Amino acid sequence: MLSLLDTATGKVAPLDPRDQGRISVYLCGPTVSGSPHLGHGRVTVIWDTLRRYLTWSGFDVRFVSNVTDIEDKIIARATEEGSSTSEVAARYEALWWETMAALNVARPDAEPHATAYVDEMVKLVADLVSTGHAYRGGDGVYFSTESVPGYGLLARQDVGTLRVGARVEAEREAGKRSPLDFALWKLAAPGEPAWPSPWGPGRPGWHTECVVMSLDLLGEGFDLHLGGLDLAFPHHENERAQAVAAGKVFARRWAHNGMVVDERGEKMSKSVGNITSLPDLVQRYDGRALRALVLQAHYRSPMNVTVEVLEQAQGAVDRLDTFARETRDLGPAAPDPGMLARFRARMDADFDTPGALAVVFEAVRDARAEPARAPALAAAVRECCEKAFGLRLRGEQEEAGLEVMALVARRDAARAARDWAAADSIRAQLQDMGFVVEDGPHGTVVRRER
RNA sequence: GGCGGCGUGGCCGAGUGGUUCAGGCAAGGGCCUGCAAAGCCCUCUACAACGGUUCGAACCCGUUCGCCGCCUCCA
Repeated sequence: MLSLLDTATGKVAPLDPRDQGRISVYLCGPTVSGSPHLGHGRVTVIWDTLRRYLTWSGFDVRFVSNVTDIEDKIIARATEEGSSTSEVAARYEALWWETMAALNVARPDAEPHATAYVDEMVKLVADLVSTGHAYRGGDGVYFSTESVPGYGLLARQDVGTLRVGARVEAEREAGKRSPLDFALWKLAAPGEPAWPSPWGPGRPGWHTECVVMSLDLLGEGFDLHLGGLDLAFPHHENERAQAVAAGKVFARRWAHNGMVVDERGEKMSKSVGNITSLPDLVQRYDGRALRALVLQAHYRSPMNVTVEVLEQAQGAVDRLDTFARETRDLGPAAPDPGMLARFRARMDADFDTPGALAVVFEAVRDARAEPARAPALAAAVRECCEKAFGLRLRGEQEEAGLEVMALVARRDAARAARDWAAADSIRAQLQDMGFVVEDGPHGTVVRRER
């Protein structure tokens, strides 16, 4: 069974599913107010990999990830553009899924939208108000963090020390009792999108949607709640607090991935402005290169994404492609059980994808050294890459146009006639056209340079 | 200030007491090849520093230095 570090306890422990054979997962998804950045690339790829690995391991995985389609930044953008929040949200959500597809990140089993859950959120807030866990402030309804025992679990700090670090100005915010309290319901300013509520027209606060949607779609005590490390506190803690206050059993386990950092080692952050566009990157590079890069870093470590490192990752992907090409004609074989076991052992040990990747490369090397084992090892490599890592290997002969095919035929003829000058000049021509040219056992083989 | 994490060779990055080596990328040399490409073989550059424990430490303990995260919107 896969072990992961549980943010709530700080310990690595095996998953212990609520229902045998099934694993329910909730991943905090995007706020669709702008283009996705590299950090989104990492969080989606790494947890998509977890999902694929668990599925491949035989679990029935239910994977839910939300879309926050109403939020202050979306309103700001709509105002700026003179369009509506739904237009802004729809546009960036489309860009989001398009980009995810380029990274081979599978769509979640459910993609709940905040705007579709407003009624349920109002119900939860009303419930929290009635039980004294929430109160009316000047511009909305706030959650009383101090009303929940153990608040601060995911920050691994107690309320007192968190309070010391909190911004003092927050204290003066409209009627908040504690700087740690957060908005459950924001009353609408004139012109802002609004939904009816007992406290007046407004919109839900960000921390409420995930509580309602995860419990609705996965049920109480779901197995795993995932997200970026920066969400552990306060976002996830605030979700947890609401669930606890409402008397619900919330996520049984929490796992958080490390941040993408810039060249200086500083976290990419919208407020710092050092973010790099994910759609741009996906256009310039093979999406698999970023995927490989994410896999080469342990999920909890900070990760740097630079041109140099991306190209190194591309080199690794190329090596796997070459192996897939070499072995495509070996015929079907059962995946090598020893290799699969080593791969799984790495993955199960706190999701050590870099270690698991090393097992894959060792199998590649072994397959070349021992041809008798090649079919089984090749099958295992393919299985691990495609089913667990979500890395599609390109083992097929690429489609080339008629002109290219003609050049290949002419080159083979020249080589057969030992006319090296002609053969070399045709090779140069093909290379200029952007192909890699190799002489295989059956003649010239071309493939498009990445 | 509180809490947490990290510092491994040119780059990325595993490894938690002991052997032959993580792995990938890059570099140099060789084999193969008509020449290449791919592949294979060999080589090179390590464990932040200082102490301690131990027969033995990258790995355990302590100290120091440096970097980062969270405590504020954020994946």
